[in-house]
Amino acid sequence: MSSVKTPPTIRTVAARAEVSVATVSRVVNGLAPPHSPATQRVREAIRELGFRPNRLGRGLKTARSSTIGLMIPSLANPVFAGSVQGVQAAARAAGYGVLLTATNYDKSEETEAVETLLSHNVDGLILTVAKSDDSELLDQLDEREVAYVLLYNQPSVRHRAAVTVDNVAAAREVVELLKSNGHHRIGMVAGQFSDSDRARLRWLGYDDAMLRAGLEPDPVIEVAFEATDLTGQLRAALTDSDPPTALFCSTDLIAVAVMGAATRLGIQVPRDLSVVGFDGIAMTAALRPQLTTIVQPTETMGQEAFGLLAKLMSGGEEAEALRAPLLLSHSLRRGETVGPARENPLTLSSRR
Amino acid sequence: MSSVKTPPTIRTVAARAEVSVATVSRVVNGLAPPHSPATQRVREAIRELGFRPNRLGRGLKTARSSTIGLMIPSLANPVFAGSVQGVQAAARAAGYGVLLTATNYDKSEETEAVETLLSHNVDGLILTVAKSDDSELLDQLDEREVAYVLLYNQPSVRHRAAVTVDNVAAAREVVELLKSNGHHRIGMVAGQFSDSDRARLRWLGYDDAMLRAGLEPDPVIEVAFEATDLTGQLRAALTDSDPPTALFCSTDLIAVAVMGAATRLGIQVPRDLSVVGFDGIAMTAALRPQLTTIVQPTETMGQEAFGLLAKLMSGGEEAEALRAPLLLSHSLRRGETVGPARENPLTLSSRR
DNA sequence: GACCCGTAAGAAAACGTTTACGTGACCCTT
DNA sequence: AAGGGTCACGTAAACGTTTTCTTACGGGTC
Repeated sequence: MSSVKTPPTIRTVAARAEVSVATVSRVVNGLAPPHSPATQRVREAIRELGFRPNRLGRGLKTARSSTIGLMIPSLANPVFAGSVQGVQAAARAAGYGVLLTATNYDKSEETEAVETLLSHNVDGLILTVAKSDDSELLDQLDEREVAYVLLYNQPSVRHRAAVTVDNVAAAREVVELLKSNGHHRIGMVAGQFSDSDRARLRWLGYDDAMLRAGLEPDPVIEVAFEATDLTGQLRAALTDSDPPTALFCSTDLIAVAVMGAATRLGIQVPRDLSVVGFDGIAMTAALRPQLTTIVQPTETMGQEAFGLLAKLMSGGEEAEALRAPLLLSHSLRRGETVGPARENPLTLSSRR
Repeated sequence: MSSVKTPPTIRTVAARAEVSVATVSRVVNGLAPPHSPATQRVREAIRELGFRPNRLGRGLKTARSSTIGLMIPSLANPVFAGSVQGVQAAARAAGYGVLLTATNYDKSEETEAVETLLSHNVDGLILTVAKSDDSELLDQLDEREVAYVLLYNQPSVRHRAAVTVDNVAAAREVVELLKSNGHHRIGMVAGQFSDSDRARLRWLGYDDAMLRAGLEPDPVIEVAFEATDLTGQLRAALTDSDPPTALFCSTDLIAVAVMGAATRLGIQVPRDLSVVGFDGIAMTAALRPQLTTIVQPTETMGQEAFGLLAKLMSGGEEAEALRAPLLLSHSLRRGETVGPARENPLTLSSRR
């Protein structure tokens, strides 16, 4: 009954089944004749010994680790947690492991984090980066021929695989919604553009829709993603002589913070101020008032991202065709944070 | 100019620096004389080639992968996401990668998930399991001498490393709080005991505190963790002739669902019903009314878990002393969901 | 009955590292 | 000046697989 320190190797199995290691390998990989006596004995030996092939050995030989790397800005945002869930589920189903890392919205950590993932010999990457256009990091990956799929990023260049929603169109819808509720002074609160190209695209949609509607866009209020108390940053804008009657937030988390700040400033949502978010994280449906927001199919996005990556990793042929942004459809959840615009005597006259 | 398909190996470096592979290895691992000419040349070659040691090769030889496995019930619950964040951060700082997997509260998936993680040759595990006492899975890990640390689980046996809070004491505090607000009829809504020993411990604390206070505990209402609409399950209990004036929920997520159900049943929180949660997930502070709850130091718990695991993985000596539950301190967030008990004419008379 | 072919299984090399062991070179001691 | 000790570095085996190349065997065909 000595301690079973070392797990059985393919050699142990071979010895027990009285065959060569090659045969064992073939049985394990399903390349052996299914009913030959040797195969039977190997199967039995594997069962008896509880043998599991060592992925390091295999990986060393085959140069693949059945592991992918997943990099997101932060798990504190449920929208990313949701996509991780999706990626993880799809990966597991396909026999892949997922190596997770977070950058905490720090652009400078991205390169190092990816490098770390690569040093673990991942077969591919799923990334959410700050900027997906002219990114040195991504250029490098392209050059090194590393398989990767962007998630949430929406690159404008056409040769990058990505899974996201149409951020610009979604933002336009938000503006339409607010306008149809009688809002003219519509402001936008967004995460730092430098840390998120999504935020920028959503602003682009906002800006575009405003102009088309003949409304004057407000200068965007950029806030930190982790910020939880925005009272200070919003006081000026909201206590103006002619404050916005609606705020479009680039993120649900920001929308929640905005609502908190509004409360603290004595501003009622939606009576005095309408608020719209973006992401559709589950718990914002439990808020009172329930948040009106753009819902992304987070978990599905994660699954799709893995699916795409899987194709990219295996098929080298038609892979080129896959390197393009894949836009999944979003939806608008009509909550209770959008109300009719408050009358404003100055609406169409001089501003600021 | 030809495509750089294959990354440089230790041999490439050795050739370039005109030394043996052993020397390169020593330089990489800091075992070479720091200023010898050979070392210098190796350093230069590494830099020029962008060499990164292949972890598979290294892992195969050293039998360690600098990777740990992390298994949690679900990322949809921010409390787990928070701990993942903590684990990940600590692991990265220590040069470890984190392989993540979720069980979706499915006990039967646990074994398979752990097996998958182990097949990836992780050096250790951080686990949140359904039951941490008499668990076959954990017994097996013990026997195989796999290093692991439990997270959120609070085993009663003393030889298992774990990081958690004192669930029983925390639950007692909740009952005290409610009692001091005049509540006598205090019910409990919990996740399935079979899927969570924490839920069971919290109930234990509740039950104990109720009895000590001379109050009659209600039969617990067990609900599914993923349940989002509890209206049906709560209707009977809340529309009773003598309904509870307060509900202690084993989880913040459940508390949110309970509040939603209450609203739908026309019951106002906290006027008609006080609600207390457990976990302290950030967004419940943004709810109106703000949730009263027990706050766990989620991220710290993750970090501590990794720290413990690191010790377990390296030191074989004093490791025994580490195999015990580590209780971090929780706190009570007094939100707005607890109010004075509603007068109830039947309070002390016959029930049901 | 000779030949060829297909199939099953073994032998051995290779993947990229680490490390025990060996071999000089150099310096210090006496 | 000879011996011994230290140090820098090289040689080669080993880790657990996969896979190419052989070899052996059992039929089928003419």
